[in-house]
Amino acid sequence: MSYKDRKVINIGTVSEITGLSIRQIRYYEERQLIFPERTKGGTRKFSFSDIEKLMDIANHMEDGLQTLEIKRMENQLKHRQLRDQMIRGQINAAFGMRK
Amino acid sequence: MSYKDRKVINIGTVSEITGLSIRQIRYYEERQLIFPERTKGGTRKFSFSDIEKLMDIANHMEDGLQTLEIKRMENQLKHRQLRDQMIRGQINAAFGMRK
DNA sequence: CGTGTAAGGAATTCTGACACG
DNA sequence: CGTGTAAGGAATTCTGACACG
Repeated sequence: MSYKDRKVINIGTVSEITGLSIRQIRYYEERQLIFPERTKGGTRKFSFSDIEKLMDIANHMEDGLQTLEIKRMENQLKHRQLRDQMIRGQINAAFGMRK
Repeated sequence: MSYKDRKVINIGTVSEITGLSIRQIRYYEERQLIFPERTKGGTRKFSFSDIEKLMDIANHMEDGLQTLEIKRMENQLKHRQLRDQMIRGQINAAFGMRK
């Protein structure tokens, strides 16, 4: 959609901005915490969203969390949001008569 | 300031997005129409703003303008905006008593 | 003037592996 | 488990120059 989500940044630049090592960034991709795109040549391309997510991951790692735990937390958050959204939908269907 | 102005994109990616050749992009830099940053290693880094400017330049080039003419137009626009802003400032100083 | 291209070299990134813990 | 590193190779980028027009 916006600039924030366009995958255009090389791993070296991401490393500089986040302060994470290239090795760390690659590892978090391996653990499926981030999903960069690739050029035809195979070099990774990240978005600003990815960078924000990496900063988040870095914080969690500092707290002593494992990559798998971080992933679980994300999924839980996602599920909770989805559930709340559906509940709101039900409420609207039952009572929401305003245009 | 925002994502739009952070210089983080490699020339190859800029070329892909804009449809311009790498040669063309380097030339427009040489003519001082764009101002990418450099890494310590010397590779160019562009922002989304640079990309937008390049699309603009490409349109002007299609119209048969020379790089120098494009640069002049930009300067004229900048000067006009500055002038208008100063005029508005004068008006406010003379009549603007609202907080 | 604006752009393509071949040339040679340097910076950047990639993967798979070993190490340590 | 998470991360550093040396290894070898491939993709990316850089500059200065010649060409064409």
